[in-house]
Amino acid sequence: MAEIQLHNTLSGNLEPFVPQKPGEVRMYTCGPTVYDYAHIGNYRTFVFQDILRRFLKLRGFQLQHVMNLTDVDDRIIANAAAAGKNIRDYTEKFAQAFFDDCKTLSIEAPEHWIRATDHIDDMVQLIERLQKKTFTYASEGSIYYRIAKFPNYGKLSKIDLTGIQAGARVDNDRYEKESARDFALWKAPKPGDHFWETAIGPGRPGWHIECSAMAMKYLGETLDIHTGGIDLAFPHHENEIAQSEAATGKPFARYWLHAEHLLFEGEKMSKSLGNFFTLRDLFAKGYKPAALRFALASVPYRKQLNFTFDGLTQATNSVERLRNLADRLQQGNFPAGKQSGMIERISKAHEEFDTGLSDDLNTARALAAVFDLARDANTAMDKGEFRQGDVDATQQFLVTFDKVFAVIEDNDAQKLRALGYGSADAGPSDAEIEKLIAERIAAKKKRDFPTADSIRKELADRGIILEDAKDGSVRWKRK
RNA sequence: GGCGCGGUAGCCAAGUGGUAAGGCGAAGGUCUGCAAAACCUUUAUCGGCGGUUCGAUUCCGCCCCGCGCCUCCA
Repeated sequence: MAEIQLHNTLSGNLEPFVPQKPGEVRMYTCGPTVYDYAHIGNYRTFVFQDILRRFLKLRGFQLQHVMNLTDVDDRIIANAAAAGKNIRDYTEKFAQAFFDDCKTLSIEAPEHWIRATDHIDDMVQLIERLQKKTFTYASEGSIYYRIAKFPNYGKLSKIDLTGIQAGARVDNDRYEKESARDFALWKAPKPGDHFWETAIGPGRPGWHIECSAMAMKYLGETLDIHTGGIDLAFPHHENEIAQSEAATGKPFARYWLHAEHLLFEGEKMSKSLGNFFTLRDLFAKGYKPAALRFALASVPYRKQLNFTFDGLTQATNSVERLRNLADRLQQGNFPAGKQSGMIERISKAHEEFDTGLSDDLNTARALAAVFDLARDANTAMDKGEFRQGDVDATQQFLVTFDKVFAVIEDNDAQKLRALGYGSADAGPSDAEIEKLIAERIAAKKKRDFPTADSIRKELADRGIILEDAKDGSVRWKRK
């Protein structure tokens, strides 16, 4: 197996991945702020993280992966107040939608899915640690982090603080701060705001402190991997480093991995620009979960992904090709034994697949390995050189592939039904399909092709595709 | 302006100092009563200009273009 190399934002380079404890990976992921439905740009990052965790598991690592839900922030407080709800009730709906979406995209549940509001005490304790070390100062009931006291500030995002003047582009008029870049660890409540009564006073946590507190609580003071979208590198992750390392004196995370953005029509997809799609938007247009996952996963994570509907259609067809191969393996009758060339070919595919993913999760390379094998396997089948023993080996390879990519197994219809799509039109039952196929075979035997064709067309209109095999058998699939 | 990502066929996208993976699409074939699936063939000289080199898409320099971060943000 190839050595795993990951691009570390900290160094700006590809680095061999070696966890602190052999065989075990402690990983933290910044999850969504549950103030609204997440869009597919958000899921680009979550799919990347899923590919990463699945690949690490495939390579035998024991994972401790934590993902947080940010369920307290300015937007949530404002929206909840406007809706006349407490913040827990307000966020519950979007948290649930997020879980549903993850399931739909086959994003595995991390070992710990946690909420900020369940960890207020941990944050307070961390702030107290920082207070003792005088990394903080209070102002008008809020508590700020004093960046001037942390010389390494900027090491992740390579930001140069000299020249940043208070005022110009920095929103500093709401609170009194010593320096424009200082950020709030704890925010004093405004009238009517939701707040917590704590040892450090009434209020609510700043955004950054939650990740430091929760990551260290579950994973220890030094994580192996910390991931997120590229836009989080500054200021969020930079501030996490400042808080955590000031408190512990130890490196906070050893590998920082950032996913590039998904673009739509050449611009970053975002709520504020209004150019976003949710999963539900795409499903309503008839696109399938696996196709979206494929589209999001097929472009390596450090490359911006320009989302288009044409691209989604391409992904749909690519997935179809792999599923056709899987079906063909399952339904075919092959002579016993093995074809020596094929076995070698499959082991080469395994190797190339692993090499691709080991190269900083180069999914494009990994996919090429799969499609190469697909062609060779199909060719061998066409030539009659494929054996039953090859079926098993090929299937094993596809299973391995799907442990990471999770697109071959066809449970799209089921997933969509769970979300409330397509339940009205489940299509003809299996029994009905089999009956019509039998009628069509009978018609064909009588060389009554008009009847045979009309049955084919009737089924096609109802979303069922028939394929006649050379041996007279018929396979069908739902479109 | 600073920092970062990128500019490879109609579209998506790998990649290497020695004339460019893979997928989608398109065209033409094979197979087929038809169709589908599958297979075969065709479909690029790698943003521009210089330089280094026997040879550069790949190294160096300059330039052009797109996007992101520098403010909440996956």
